[in-house]
Amino acid sequence: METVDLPKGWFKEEVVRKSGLSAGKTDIYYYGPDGKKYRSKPQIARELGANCDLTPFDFKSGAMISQSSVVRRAKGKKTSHDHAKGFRGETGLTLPVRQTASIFKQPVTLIRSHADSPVRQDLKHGPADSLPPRQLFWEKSLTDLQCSGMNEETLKCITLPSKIKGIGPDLSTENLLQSIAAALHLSTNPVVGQSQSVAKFAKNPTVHINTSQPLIQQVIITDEDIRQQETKVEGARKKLEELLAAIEKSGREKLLLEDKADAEGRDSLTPSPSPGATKRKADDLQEQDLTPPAKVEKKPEEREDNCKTDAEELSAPANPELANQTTADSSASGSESDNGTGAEESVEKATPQPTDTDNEPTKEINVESTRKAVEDVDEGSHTDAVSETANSEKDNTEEDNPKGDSVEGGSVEGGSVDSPSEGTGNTEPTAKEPEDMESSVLDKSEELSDEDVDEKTADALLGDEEAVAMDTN
Amino acid sequence: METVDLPKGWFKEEVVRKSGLSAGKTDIYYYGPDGKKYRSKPQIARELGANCDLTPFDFKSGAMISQSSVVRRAKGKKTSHDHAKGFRGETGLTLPVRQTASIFKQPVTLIRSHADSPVRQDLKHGPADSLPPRQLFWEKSLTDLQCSGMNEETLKCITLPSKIKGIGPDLSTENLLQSIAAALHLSTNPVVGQSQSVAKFAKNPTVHINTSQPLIQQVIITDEDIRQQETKVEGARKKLEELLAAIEKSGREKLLLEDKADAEGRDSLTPSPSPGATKRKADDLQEQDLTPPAKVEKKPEEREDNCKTDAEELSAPANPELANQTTADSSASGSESDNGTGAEESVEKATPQPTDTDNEPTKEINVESTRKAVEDVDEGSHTDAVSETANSEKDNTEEDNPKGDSVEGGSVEGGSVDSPSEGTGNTEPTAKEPEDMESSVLDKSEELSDEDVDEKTADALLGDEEAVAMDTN
DNA sequence: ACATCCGGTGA
DNA sequence: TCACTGGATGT
Repeated sequence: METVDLPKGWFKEEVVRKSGLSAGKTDIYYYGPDGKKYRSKPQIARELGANCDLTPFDFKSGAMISQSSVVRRAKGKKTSHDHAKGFRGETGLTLPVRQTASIFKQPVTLIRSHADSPVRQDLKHGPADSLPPRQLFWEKSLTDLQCSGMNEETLKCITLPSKIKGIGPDLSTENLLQSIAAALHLSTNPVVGQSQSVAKFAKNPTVHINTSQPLIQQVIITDEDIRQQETKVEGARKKLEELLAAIEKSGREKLLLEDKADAEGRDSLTPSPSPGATKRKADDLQEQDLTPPAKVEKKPEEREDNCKTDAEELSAPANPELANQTTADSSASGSESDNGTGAEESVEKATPQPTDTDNEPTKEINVESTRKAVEDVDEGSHTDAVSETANSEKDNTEEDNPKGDSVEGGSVEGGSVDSPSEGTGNTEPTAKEPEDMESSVLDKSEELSDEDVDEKTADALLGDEEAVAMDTN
Repeated sequence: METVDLPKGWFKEEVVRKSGLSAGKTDIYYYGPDGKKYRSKPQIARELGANCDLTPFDFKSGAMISQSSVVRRAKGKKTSHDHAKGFRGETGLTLPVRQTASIFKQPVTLIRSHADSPVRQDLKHGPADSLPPRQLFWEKSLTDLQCSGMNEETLKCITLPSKIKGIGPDLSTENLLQSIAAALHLSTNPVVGQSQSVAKFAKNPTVHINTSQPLIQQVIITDEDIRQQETKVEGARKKLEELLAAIEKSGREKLLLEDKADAEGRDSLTPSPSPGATKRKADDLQEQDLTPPAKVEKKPEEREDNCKTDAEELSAPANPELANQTTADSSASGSESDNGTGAEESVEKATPQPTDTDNEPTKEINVESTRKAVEDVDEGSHTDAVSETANSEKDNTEEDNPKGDSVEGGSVEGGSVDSPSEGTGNTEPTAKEPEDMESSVLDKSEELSDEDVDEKTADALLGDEEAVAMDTN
């Protein structure tokens, strides 16, 4: 019962065994906000889902133990895969594991109240970030990291919008994503890319690199970019809506069969006409591996509201994509579900306006858009599984995002792969102020539910959709 | 479950781990006579208490490992005291630690089913004992050993009867005792002393020494010796009886006070008149440090039977004394208490007849006489504490002899010290057969209860008693 | 050697 | 069902 530094609603109990061979031994239990009792660290980790690395959590004391020891323990494991499992460490060479939506949720953004050491602080870089110095191009060390699904299968790399271009030697798309993701995690400052001109940078990267920025050319997102993105989302929704309607007719007999098999506890969520079928299909779609290019026409239109809930999420993959961490309050805000206006809200939030439901320090690259909308609409049944199968035993009442949200190599949903080649040197020396940058938005799109998939049907539906690469040049 | 050489009631279990990373590993458990499970050596040591040094015990095999490694570990300790902690080993240079009354109790007599090695067997000595060869006069290495009580106080050395005389260079009484004790422990053969004449021995000890015998002249105990000893016991009892009677009168007012303080659970044992007082005094007496010489007149008399129970034990110290190990079954036989005829029995058993309640191979020097008698009379309340105090919280229902029984320097109860000087060369070449030797008895006397002591009173009682040195020459 | 985890057991 | 241990595995 000690008052340890536990998340709200959690408490710890110590029980001394009073008889038997093990009398005198003390057992430790934790109780979650729901009153559930946890008897061991692995148990907590299990119920929490795979998202959350409890390595630094000391079960006995209830505290997070110092990082250094974690790093020390980490050695002696097997593959490079281990990079991803490490906890945010002193070297910064291990990537953070998702901490949100967990019992021990912590804001994902690294916040350092003081420099690691007053001595070797900022030896060569500006005081923009107070991160410890790292090897130049250290991001290269992340090269062999890959994200994988629950079944160990390797997930495909996300596609970067053409606007985002690498800068530096031999950068793969994966590397770029890793670099960006790392920057988003490790820095509290705006992530804008290298502001030096490509030419200058190329001449002497070692000198001109800004180590607090990822290895991408400076990204400037205009209002036009945002409008375009919104348009894409709307278009995708429209498309989806139509497709769902089609499915509702053509696939009814089949669906009736399937519904019989797993229609438990999912009835109260769908206000749209012929709820069962529509809902069912939406779920199926989300399960799709979206690798086949999906191009969304840029034709903003009004849309009916009969295709909400999980369907909202599907629209996301058509957006420019970027891996990110959700903020700590994502699950909290997700609980305020209102079915009626959810769809419109999602569009609202995709706009450049700072999201005020988010307590996180506003990032230069805002990644909360459609995700939040989706959560608001129907929090009870979505999870950002990408190419996952078989998880339908029960409703997902918990945030359970095995990887989509995490930075372990970047969230991956399919789309056409634009190699950053057509880039014309974007050489404006735009050292914009953060206020300006707030209008820059990189939508994140990774929300998918994890219902059973009828892959055939889903493939058919998505076949005619295509990803639209933003083209702001 | 292998049949290791474990004490009775103990067994060992080997369990192979059948899953997990450590699958295939075998865990070893021990089970005590009570069924308790022990999972590690430290655990056993802990539950066993400080009495027992398990250093040489190999948990994995269940055997006692060779001393060499023990010796290696032992360095870095403090004093020569460490000798006493060693376990019976190959060198024989370390004394056995008390093994009785412990989980690992084993018959103290060393029984070797085979020679240590078929090669270096019996290089210079007869096959009498199959003990490994030792340095001549190795017993001298035991010189600095001392027995001490629970409170670390050094205990006085026992007094040897004049009949037992040292043989060899510079032997102190302590040394003689150690030598005798070691012989009793290490040999399965009769312990009779050096059969060579003193003169011959002195001329060339190295040649004439019999290494399987202690460094004492041959001891022959005749029927007359035994009769005399019996007489002494009787006399001492008579004396004690009278004294107790006197105390009962003179000390009544004081005793009443004391009885109030600690008269719990001890009422059922005393059939004599005015039980409380008599009993109380008997206990007090046993606690005495008997160092002041107690001479018992050799006047056999009939005695009344009103002074039994613990009082029996008191008579013992007047007997010729010799340290010994109790055998493993001492506690078992001790439980058959019969109050009525106990006193007479004790006398019976002091006679040369072999004690058949004892499963031990009969020793040349029988040391079970009065001890057993005393146990038969009242087993529930005696312990061989010598100069111990404050242990009156509860009845002693367990055999718990921290030192009296052990050979760690020999059991010590006071008495006059006869230096072995008057010895007239006992030159009979008596290579007696074991059957003959069975009539030789050295009474052991070490049973004392550990009740609180009123030393003043006890001193007064014993002041006029004197030890009678046997004089058989 | 001991800490930790978790299935089994009994109230 | 759940508190409590025993026993087994991990470190």
